[in-house]
Amino acid sequence: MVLSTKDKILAKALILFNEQGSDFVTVRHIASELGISHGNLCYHFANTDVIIEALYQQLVDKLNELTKEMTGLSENQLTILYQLSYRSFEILYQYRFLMLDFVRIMRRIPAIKLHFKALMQIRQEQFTYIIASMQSNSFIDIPEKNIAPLIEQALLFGDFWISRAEILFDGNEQEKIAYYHKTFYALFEPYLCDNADW
Amino acid sequence: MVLSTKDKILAKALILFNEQGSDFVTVRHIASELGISHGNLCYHFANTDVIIEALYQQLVDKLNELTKEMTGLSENQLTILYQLSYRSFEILYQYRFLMLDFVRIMRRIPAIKLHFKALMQIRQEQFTYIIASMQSNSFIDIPEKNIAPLIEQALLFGDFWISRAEILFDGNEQEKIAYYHKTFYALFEPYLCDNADW
DNA sequence: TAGAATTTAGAACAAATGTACTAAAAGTAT
DNA sequence: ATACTTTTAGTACATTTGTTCTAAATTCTA
Repeated sequence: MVLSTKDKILAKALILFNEQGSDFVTVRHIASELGISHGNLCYHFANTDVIIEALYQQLVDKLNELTKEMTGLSENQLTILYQLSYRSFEILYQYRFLMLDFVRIMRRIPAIKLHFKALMQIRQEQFTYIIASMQSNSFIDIPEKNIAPLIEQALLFGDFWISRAEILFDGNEQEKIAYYHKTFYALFEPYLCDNADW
Repeated sequence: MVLSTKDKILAKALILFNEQGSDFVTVRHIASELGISHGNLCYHFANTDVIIEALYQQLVDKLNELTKEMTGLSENQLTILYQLSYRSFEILYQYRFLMLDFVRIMRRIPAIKLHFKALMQIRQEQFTYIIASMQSNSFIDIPEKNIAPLIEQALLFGDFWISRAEILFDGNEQEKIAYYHKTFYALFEPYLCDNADW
């Protein structure tokens, strides 16, 4: 399978962004790594911000696809929550520079900031729905006043575990994801009912 | 009270960093805002990294002072945990650019990264101690296996609530701090005992 | 195959930045 | 008052970067 120049640029940019951060990496670096001229690169993507937007879109598409796939499953909601979050963690890690440079990117690229705010709104509603649904199935038992904080905690953790791991975690990628996902899931554990078997 | 040039530089740099992020702000910007030459500024601080290190040191000093002050109190540990975290949140917010540009700064300035890793180690031990202490006083009741995840969650939240707030929270500074601190404190609520009166 | 569209390489330019240097000004100590 | 140190302003230079432009090469299409 042969990648188009556009795709090659995106793939290489993702690697460099993840390794070095979204600043430090310029159109010239990416072009140089690919062995093409930066003039050519700028023909496809005017600047690094455009590349970042394209990669962000890739991430969103992958997450949407995952959500669609998982909601079709017939497993119980607890299992779905577990697997959905695990696979989300894996996908997020692929695009980790977006999380590592979170604020900087949002400040620089208003389009991404707007989209992200909307995305968070949706995710919050999804969480609310899943929790209500688990509540009614007696998988979990959460006092009403604890629901909103729990969702906030979960969303925040989901966005920033990668940043913390980048500085503090010693271990390979798989261990990293597994460890932080386990810690993430532990947010819900105090509320699990006994009949939440899985 | 007249500030020395050094202190004026640090104060202005803090403002600019918080507003615009630690990149975008250069020695020339800071000098220009202060109405001094950048040559003069570089006489005091060779470059922005040195300024960032100095501000980081200010933050650490303030947090240490707070810790010392609070451990001298005779209140119960739950109250201390509450107040210590609240005032830590306030101090962190003063130096929020350090958290907003967390990964970037750690990557750029190895000295800060090393120090921060050591600091996290200490904070983890402090948390462990406080929790064990509250446990023995029957303020809280946490299953052994939930302690480590809870501490990890608390430390992660403490570091990154500012980043999340920067993008998503609409409201003034005091509301922001109060909201996120409340959410932070909610991490402990599932484990509070009834006799944890306050 | 001829012509058109797309893709590519490379040069050129302006702006910004870190860094170093010089010399003047201000302050301090003897 | 004189010599010395610290502080300040301003200049200069090399590098990097984003951006634009030109022309050649390649691919596509009819």
